[in-house]
Amino acid sequence: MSPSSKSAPRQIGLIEDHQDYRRVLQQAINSSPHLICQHAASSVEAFLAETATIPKMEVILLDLNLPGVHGVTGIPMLFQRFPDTRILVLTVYDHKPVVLEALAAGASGYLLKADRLDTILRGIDEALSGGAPLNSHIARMILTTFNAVRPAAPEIDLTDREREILSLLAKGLIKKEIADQLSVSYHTVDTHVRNIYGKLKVHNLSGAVAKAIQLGLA
Amino acid sequence: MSPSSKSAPRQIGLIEDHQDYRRVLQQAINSSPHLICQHAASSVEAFLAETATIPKMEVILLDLNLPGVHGVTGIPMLFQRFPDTRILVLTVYDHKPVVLEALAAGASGYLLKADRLDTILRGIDEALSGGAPLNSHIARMILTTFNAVRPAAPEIDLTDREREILSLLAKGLIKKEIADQLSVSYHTVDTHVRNIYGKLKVHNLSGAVAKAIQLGLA
DNA sequence: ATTTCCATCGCGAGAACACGCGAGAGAATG
DNA sequence: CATTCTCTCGCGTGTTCTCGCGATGGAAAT
Repeated sequence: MSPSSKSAPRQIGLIEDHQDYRRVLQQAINSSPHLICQHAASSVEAFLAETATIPKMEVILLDLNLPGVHGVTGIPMLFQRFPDTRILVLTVYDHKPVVLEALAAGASGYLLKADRLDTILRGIDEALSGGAPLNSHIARMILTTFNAVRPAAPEIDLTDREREILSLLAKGLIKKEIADQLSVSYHTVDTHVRNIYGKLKVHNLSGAVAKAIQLGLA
Repeated sequence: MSPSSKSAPRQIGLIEDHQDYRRVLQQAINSSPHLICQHAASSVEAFLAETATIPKMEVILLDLNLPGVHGVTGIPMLFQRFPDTRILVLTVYDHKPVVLEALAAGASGYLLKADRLDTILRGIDEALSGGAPLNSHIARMILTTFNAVRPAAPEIDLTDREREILSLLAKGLIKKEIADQLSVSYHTVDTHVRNIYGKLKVHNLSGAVAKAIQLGLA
């Protein structure tokens, strides 16, 4: 985990508006022989200005509650400047929407300020080695929404034909177009759709399509 | 993180077929003052038999590559026996399908045998405190499939009202019902739906609903 | 051999939808 | 003050859907 590198130390960036915490973190990083933090700023804007001539930044620790540009908004900006960097969110926020937004924006990990310093340093190492350090409560949050997406399909057995028609409906085709595409009559498609209604317990196309997608049937 | 409990130690179960590793792990757990591992078996079946009279098991460490019932298959069996337990997968497997299957089955965390012993013990504590310990490479795997599900919404800006109507449509309501529920006229809903069609570039309800769900707008 | 399931096809009536072509009011922006 | 958005409402016409009530033939299962 802790590479006793004889090579050049890895460049770590730090964006955190709380001055004391920033200094402590920077010192902690710099006391790791294989890491170096030369650029620590209190906002995304300041960081980008400060690193205007710096070619490479391996990992960026990013607070979210920042003056000026919010952290989540800053993520794409940082990626534009450092396409290959790995961004680790380090904040006090642990509210689902924020977390998901940040991760969706491309963050490689999510640490909390409540975590111990060595946990954070380990997180940097993990990010450098291709991992995604997540605070375990954040991980749990992701797992639950992850499982919410696939709520263990409640045993709906559609026939192959029904599934096929359903997926064409999900593309926005109308029954007649589906009939043409499958080379069957409108009535046939209609019958299949009725059977689908029965199985999914809905009474119109949009409901069927919605349910099918949410259940992962189409 | 490390509760210096004066209360009874927490019951940890262990299912692992490699005898030496099992013994090492059991000793490690038992050397933690707040944890106790009295039941360690080499298969799911053996574990269930051995704990037939045990009422409670807070955390179960579960290997996947087991004789008899495979670990993933064993997860629901263990839950049936211990509904409130937290199952931590501890294995050498790090292949995506297996990982996702295990987590979808309800595992509360996923550790690798390559992890250090103290990482595993910390994982148990995290699970006890409601977290989901994930090896950082596993976490990364989940994040990537997570982001694959939501492919960075292509900048569709629907209004709040449009989103609201869309989500009602996704529940299978027809326009008239939505009008009633929102206390507006049918025509108003109709207009909103037309605007949605324009923005999503579709021409019927099912297409709109499908696109909305797939884009995570509803 | 009978039953069951699946895919196919047909008609008709009434409901729901798609869309063109309007309009007015209020809020926000410039 | 004009413009732009958003939400609101209205009518008419043609299209599409929903559903009741059928049917046939083939394949698989019992």
